[in-house]
Amino acid sequence: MSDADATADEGGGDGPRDCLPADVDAVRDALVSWYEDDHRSFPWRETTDAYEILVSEVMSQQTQLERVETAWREFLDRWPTVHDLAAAERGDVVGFWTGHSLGYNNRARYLHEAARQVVEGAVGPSDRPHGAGETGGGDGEFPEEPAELAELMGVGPYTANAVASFAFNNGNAVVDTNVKRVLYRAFDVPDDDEAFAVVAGALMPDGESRVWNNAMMELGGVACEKVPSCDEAGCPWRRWCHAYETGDFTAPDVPTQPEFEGSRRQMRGRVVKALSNHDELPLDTLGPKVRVDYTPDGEHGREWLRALVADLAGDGLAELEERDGETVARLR
DNA sequence: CTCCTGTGAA
DNA sequence: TTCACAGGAG
Repeated sequence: MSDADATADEGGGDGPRDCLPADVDAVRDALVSWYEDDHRSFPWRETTDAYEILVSEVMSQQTQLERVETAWREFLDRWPTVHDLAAAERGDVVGFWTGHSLGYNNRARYLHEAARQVVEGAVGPSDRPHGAGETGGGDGEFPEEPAELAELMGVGPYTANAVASFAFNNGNAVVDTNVKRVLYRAFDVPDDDEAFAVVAGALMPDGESRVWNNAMMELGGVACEKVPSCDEAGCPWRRWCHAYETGDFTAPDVPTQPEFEGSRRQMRGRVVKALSNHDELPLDTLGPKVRVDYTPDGEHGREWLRALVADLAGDGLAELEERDGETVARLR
């Protein structure tokens, strides 16, 4: 159970680390520069207050960021500090939650309970080591270690790392579904939680969790979404990205394909919509915008797409052109 | 591991 | 009306 088992690796000898690009530093710099150059601004990116960060994270788990913004401001307006929240009536907190359509009102209960834990000093290293008296103890200070934050009700690994990172610049690499998608596409990391954790951790520059986790989430949010926008978003990882190279933008979390999905009519609509935003697109660039499970050589791949666009061309809506060995599509 | 939650999209 | 979502609890 020591580190000796590191040598007793699996027979193949290729671990998740083999997914890492050779020039990790260049990869890191590219992402951080891209993020710092321009990113969405959210009010919780302007604070390092752990309580405020925690509230934003809990709200973000279930609600689109746009609506979270309003709710977050009003929540903090009503309960500005962790002490205020701890002293609140549970019913008021839950009432606020439902009143703002924040979903899962259990999360409101958890948040309220977490506030009490902090105020009572029920978490952290100074988990009342000396008999500090029953009434004192907690000073309302949040612990700064992810493992201690995770003791808070409603705070799991994800939220713990997010708070540790954004409040204290003291987190590990955040691994959520967006990060998984990015790593899966960019570095061909296998769809395996352990692999994601290892690669995410190895990529993150030491002691830079705040900017790094912000940048990774930004990347997944505005460039490497389910339907990717590599060029539109100026993705900083295009030169290393496995998916960008192969045109296979499948993601670990997208195999769901409801009945109404996949109809030819819907696919035609997507082609037209995608093309209307561009003068022209190579088939392999158009593909992922039409089907998230597009792979050039897959069942719904390049030839499938070529036929689809050819149909549109037959209807006088689009046209195909061969150029330098690749096919581009455009509207007519 | 299974289950759960409220919302919005299909 | 069903169901995906996305974390966390138990």
